[in-house]
Amino acid sequence: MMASSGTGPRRVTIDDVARAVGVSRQTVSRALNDKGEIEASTKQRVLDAALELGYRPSRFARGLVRQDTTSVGLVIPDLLNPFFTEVAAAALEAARARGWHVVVYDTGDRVEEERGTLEVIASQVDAVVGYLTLPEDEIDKLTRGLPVVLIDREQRAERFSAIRIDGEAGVHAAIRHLVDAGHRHIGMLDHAARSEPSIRHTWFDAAMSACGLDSGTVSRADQSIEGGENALERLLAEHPDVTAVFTFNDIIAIGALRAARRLGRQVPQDLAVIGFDGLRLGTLVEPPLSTVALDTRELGALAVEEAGRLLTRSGPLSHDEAAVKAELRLSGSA
Amino acid sequence: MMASSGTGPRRVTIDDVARAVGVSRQTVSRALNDKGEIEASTKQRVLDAALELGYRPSRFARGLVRQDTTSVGLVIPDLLNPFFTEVAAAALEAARARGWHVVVYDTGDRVEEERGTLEVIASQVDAVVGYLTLPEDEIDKLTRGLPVVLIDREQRAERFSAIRIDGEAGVHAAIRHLVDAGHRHIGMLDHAARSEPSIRHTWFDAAMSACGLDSGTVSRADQSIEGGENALERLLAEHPDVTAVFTFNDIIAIGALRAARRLGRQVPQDLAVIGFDGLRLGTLVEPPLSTVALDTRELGALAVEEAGRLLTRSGPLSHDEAAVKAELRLSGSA
DNA sequence: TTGAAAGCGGTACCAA
DNA sequence: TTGGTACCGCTTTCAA
Repeated sequence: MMASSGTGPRRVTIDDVARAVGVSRQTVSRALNDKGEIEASTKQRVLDAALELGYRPSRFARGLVRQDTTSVGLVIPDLLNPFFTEVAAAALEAARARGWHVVVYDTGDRVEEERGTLEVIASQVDAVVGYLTLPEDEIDKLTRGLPVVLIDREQRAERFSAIRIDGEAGVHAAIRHLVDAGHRHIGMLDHAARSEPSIRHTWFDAAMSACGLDSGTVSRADQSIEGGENALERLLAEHPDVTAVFTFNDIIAIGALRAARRLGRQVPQDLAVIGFDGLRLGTLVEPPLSTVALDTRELGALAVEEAGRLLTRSGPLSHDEAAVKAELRLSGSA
Repeated sequence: MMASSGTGPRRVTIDDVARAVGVSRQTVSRALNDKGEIEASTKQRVLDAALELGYRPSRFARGLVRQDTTSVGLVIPDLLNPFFTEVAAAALEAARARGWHVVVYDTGDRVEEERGTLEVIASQVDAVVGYLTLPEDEIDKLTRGLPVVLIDREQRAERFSAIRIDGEAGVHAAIRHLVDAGHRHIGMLDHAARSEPSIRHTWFDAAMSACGLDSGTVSRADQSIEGGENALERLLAEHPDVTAVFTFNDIIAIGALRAARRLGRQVPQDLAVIGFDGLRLGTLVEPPLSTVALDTRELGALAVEEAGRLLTRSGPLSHDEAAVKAELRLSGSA
């Protein structure tokens, strides 16, 4: 006989177990939760019956009554992008330290998926941490008061907490380094996704003029290795005199490295490359990548920390605390 | 004034909102869930009050009554290990397609963390998918009837569903390829974590003898790039005549590539290297890695599929279906 | 040691 | 359009 409402067999409840053993449900509860106040033999009979019947307590019922367990949603555009892999790993680690559960959502770089995720997430988690691209008012509408921590939101976040990446000094140091090495024609591979130039681009421009150079030539790259390859090829085709490039991130930089090799340009002799992020991956390529590096573990940890503060209403991080610094880390490519 | 039981302010319930507006809780529920049967003005008043009071519905209470939403736990040893990154991304994608939520646990390669995770997971998810290292009876004890799908469990899983990696033919093809290229002294870098040789090692031995060669020399490597570097150095120090190596996985192979470069051995001329897994990362290194490749997306998808079958009791995948084939993919390194 | 009853915070079904 | 009531499945008092 099938039971109930279409969604497969009715679930086995604590009452079923109690009935089978001929005890009350409290007794079952005691047995299952290793409370004392129960005779060993009774406990064993309950446990046996529970196993027999395939009983498993409802997490909702349990969660409803003992209000512990907090879980946060982690929303990222693409887990296979090493930057987000590192951030996710860091967030998982920080959450584990607090005994939190992390529900991960990979939106696959699609806005509709981000929207869909936010729509459904409110009923699943106590707070959201994420790299979100939707406008703030839309996020607000979808999350309805759920604590939200934005990661690396370039536009100043007005209504939400955010962990910023402060790479201004790092980028300045990077350009200064290139200039000191004699480079005069420095290009940038910015990322193409957004309509306006990135903040990193702004930092680049400022650093260039601080070094007395005209603003460099810029090519836009998809956030992928192929994107970096294509962008560098375009840049060099139009401006063959460029001898150094700064890139929006390490992924693009690695693409640039590959393109340079293909074009027969030796790095760093013929072309110097400096990335941004400081990914582990950058240490594996040849030559190892010079980059404006940030501590992704700290980034993830801060985001989780801030979520915790919002949850306990213990006051958000200060503007300065809510940022990770990115600093120049020289290696083989520049 | 602080309220109640130490765990911060008492939560705002639907009754609080109802009271504030002067309606019943059902009316509040209707307003919040966009049901019809409510006057627009009433709805607005409710929504305003809810926002005002900072009301957010309890996911437990809601989940308790409408028994939809399934969530699975994904347990992996190390998200930063690219193999698991790919598997996780694949699992997330497959889960998203079904509207499932995925709670991710990174045990950091520590058994105690794996145990702790399993202990707590039963009350959080409807099923577990994971790369688990604990013995089956212990997993059984900790998960107590929760559907469990093991990924790439080398020992034949008796009590649990598992998705296997079938690389026997692929490894055979790899060794055959090396032999055809003239290699006679072929080594293997197996992984060091477990006490017994891996199945991949077994395949290697079988392939070697099928090619009429004595079983190759083996060095054991930690599952990391450094591990691969060290292991290759040891192997070549003891057996300088080795001209080709097969490795437990791509990570170790990439380490081997780096060590070879450092030792002044040209790849593939002086040393041929073939990995296992077919990671995206392998295409980025120089030379690009030849490898016995499997489809990690399929691996993740199958695991989720199997979890779904267990959940709906619709019969597990057959032994053949529950495996992904790994096949030789030649590239620059061999 | 065991059981009865009262919630936990919602939604669904009915009657008003 | 609204409200009353039962109930989802479990744990926590409090009596027995």
